Amino acid sequence: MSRGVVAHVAFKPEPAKLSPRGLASLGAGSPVAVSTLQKKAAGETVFAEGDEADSVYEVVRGMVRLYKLLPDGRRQITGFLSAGHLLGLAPEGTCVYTAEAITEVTLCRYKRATFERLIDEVPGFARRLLEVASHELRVAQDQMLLLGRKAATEKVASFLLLMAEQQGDDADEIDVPMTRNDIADYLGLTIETVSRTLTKLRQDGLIALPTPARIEIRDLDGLEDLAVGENDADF
Amino acid sequence: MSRGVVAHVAFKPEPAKLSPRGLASLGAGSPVAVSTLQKKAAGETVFAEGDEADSVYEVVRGMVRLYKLLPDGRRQITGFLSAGHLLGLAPEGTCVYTAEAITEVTLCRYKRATFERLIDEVPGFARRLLEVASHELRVAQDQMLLLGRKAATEKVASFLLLMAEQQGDDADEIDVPMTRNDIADYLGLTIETVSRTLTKLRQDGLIALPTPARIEIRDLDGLEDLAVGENDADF
DNA sequence: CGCAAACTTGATGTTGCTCAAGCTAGGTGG
DNA sequence: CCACCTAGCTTGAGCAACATCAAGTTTGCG
Repeated sequence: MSRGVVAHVAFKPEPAKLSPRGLASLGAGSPVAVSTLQKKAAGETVFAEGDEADSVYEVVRGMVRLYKLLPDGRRQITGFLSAGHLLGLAPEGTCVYTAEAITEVTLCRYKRATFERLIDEVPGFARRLLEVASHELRVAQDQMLLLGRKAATEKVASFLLLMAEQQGDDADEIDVPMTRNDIADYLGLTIETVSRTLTKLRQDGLIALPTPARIEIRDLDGLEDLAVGENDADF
Repeated sequence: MSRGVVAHVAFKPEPAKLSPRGLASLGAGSPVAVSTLQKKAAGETVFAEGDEADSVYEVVRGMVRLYKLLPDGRRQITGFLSAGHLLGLAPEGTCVYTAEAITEVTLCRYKRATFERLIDEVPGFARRLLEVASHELRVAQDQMLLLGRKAATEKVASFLLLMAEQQGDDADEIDVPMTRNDIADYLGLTIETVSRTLTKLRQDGLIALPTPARIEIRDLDGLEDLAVGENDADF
């Protein structure tokens, strides 16, 4: 893991799949936007549930998983964050979830104090953050619908579409850096059910599985129907 | 449903179960804080999924449910909002969920334009909103853990504790204004399972059910253990 | 090439859903 | 004032979806 202090002025603008994306563009132009770039190897922890929330991070490269645990070890992954996403935007003292690198990850770290100064001093910054938070909230609500009311096939189909969207639309071959275990803990399923469901989708010609870590979407419309329960073979 | 334009300066401060609570206190002191008070009867819709998000509301009295639907009618309730909570904090054009009154409800409505002016003009307002949004996000993540990884009994116990907390701690008798159907759609269960689970908790002496709409908590510690899966009767 | 981690597949089990009756309470009209 | 009526709640029996347990298989790395 390497570190280096850099004057952080602006990233190249990301393709912005998510509407309000990236912090850099917000701070751009402000002389106070100073941050620390850091790298984490796959599997490393960025921060853990219960840690003091003293920094805000932006994912620059790679993918991060956020999760919560129950005392007996059951895990719920609440999100997979790719480049441009913010972590640790919790103004209440401590982190309420754990963040771990899935792949090798580059992060841009803002000290909380610096970050709060930005909020107060840079016009429009707080507002932009509010947009980011609201967007996260929207995504969280979709996920609640998925977890509470969707069947296994619908969950997996939704997941595939989400990944496809996150990796630039119209990319029919998607990269799956997380394990089946991660997917299961994200969808509220077991690893076996995820595996079986993917096999079923492959057999039905909706996807192809060149390797476990790559999934090709062969029938986008079919998946989209499945994802919201529009299973036409019902009657 | 009655309406009236009022100069909205400040509510009496709420007991603040949720740390960042209520908008009124934020706008207080600002001459631009003008809002509309309105009432909704039980069952009425405040706004629906897909509506233009042109207002922000604060619940002044009563309880509101937020939910999302799947095409075939499956419903996921994403939250029950009581006095002091904000609705419609979505900066992206349209509402992504429906809000309905559970009881008779009094709402304080802010036009979006007014609201955004507040954000820009009142120092600290945006920041406070950010805190509110972050808190909502935290709650949403807890709910994801519940929906994805908790068993029926754990879900119901968690729900009871949540309601107890929302109604002033240490109130051992809690008011349940929502139907079993609402509870089921909040917990990702069926109405029958909710009913059976409550019966089981009553038989085990953890709660009492004087009427379906009131639940008395008889063993708080027991419920807290259940809620996180600390079921000691495991071996 | 060998090893470990990840993934797939199969057989069996259990939780919670579905379908189907009853029950209860609150509101309305006779 | 009481009886009905309906919406909501409870309870039961059977079943299906998904979990669990248990092998195998593949993959990628040293």
